[in-house]
Amino acid sequence: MPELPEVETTRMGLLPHVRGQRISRVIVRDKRLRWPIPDDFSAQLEGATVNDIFRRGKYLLWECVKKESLRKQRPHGFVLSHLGMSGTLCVLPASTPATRHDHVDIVLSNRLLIRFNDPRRFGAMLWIPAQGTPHPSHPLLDTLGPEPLSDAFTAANLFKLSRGKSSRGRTVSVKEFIMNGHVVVGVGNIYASESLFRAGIHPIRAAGKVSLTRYQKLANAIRETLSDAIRAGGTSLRDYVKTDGEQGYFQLDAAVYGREGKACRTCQTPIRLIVQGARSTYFCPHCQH
DNA sequence: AAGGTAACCTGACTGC
DNA sequence: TGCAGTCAGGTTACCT
Repeated sequence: MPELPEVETTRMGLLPHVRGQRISRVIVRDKRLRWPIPDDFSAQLEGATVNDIFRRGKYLLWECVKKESLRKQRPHGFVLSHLGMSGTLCVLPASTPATRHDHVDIVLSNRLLIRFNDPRRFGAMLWIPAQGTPHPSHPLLDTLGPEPLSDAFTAANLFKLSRGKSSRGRTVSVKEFIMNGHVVVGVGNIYASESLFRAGIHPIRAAGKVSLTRYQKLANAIRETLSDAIRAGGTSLRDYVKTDGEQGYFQLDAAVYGREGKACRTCQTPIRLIVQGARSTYFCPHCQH
């Protein structure tokens, strides 16, 4: 399910229940996720306190401290979590019985637990020991592109990347280009279609043939699409305890995604569905060029 | 460097 | 009702 807005909504939902709480116990029922949960995962976490949760792309980083790490004035380490295609993290009373696909419980001192459920097991739950640096370094994080909602994400940067090394520019479609996490993080299959519609750009167009002016529109469209979705998801946070974290998603009012054959909200032309890189793309053949 | 493809999984839905 | 086939919101690894 989760693209950047869903991950951010999850982060904001977890934070008030988790911040400052001590982890009393960690239960790993199935370590077979995208990568195996490390054997020392529980041992590293138990007795630690969660200071904060940060988001980088679709990853969440849980900053954990322990007494001995505080003496060295640095965190003990970070939980690196990813929801994959079907993962959820939810807040539950610690006594809640586990059901199918409940792979990990993080039990807190406030009698709540954070439960990771993931039917397809494409998600991840890893441990990054603190290094000397303030921010954690990890192969999965180090090569990521800029955050779309930060100043580091600019049209000039998109344009430059799209031209690549060869003189004709990159031939990959602009839709697949913006879904590449090394170009910009957090734009998944739904928001890629939605952003291109908002920018009036045809999804098949080669990334290397999109002008700087149109990348300006696209960068703005991505920012607006993601911010709107976060705002919509945020409205469901009040009831985050006991929820599955999916409420925000269902509030999404898509302009094109999932609307094949339905009238474009701008021009009434039927929305079209094509396949790019084995993923569905929805667009309006009249509004997007 | 950049492009194409396979791989990791389960569940829901469609059509016969 | 059952079974085969298809699709699903992500990402890395590997081979040209």
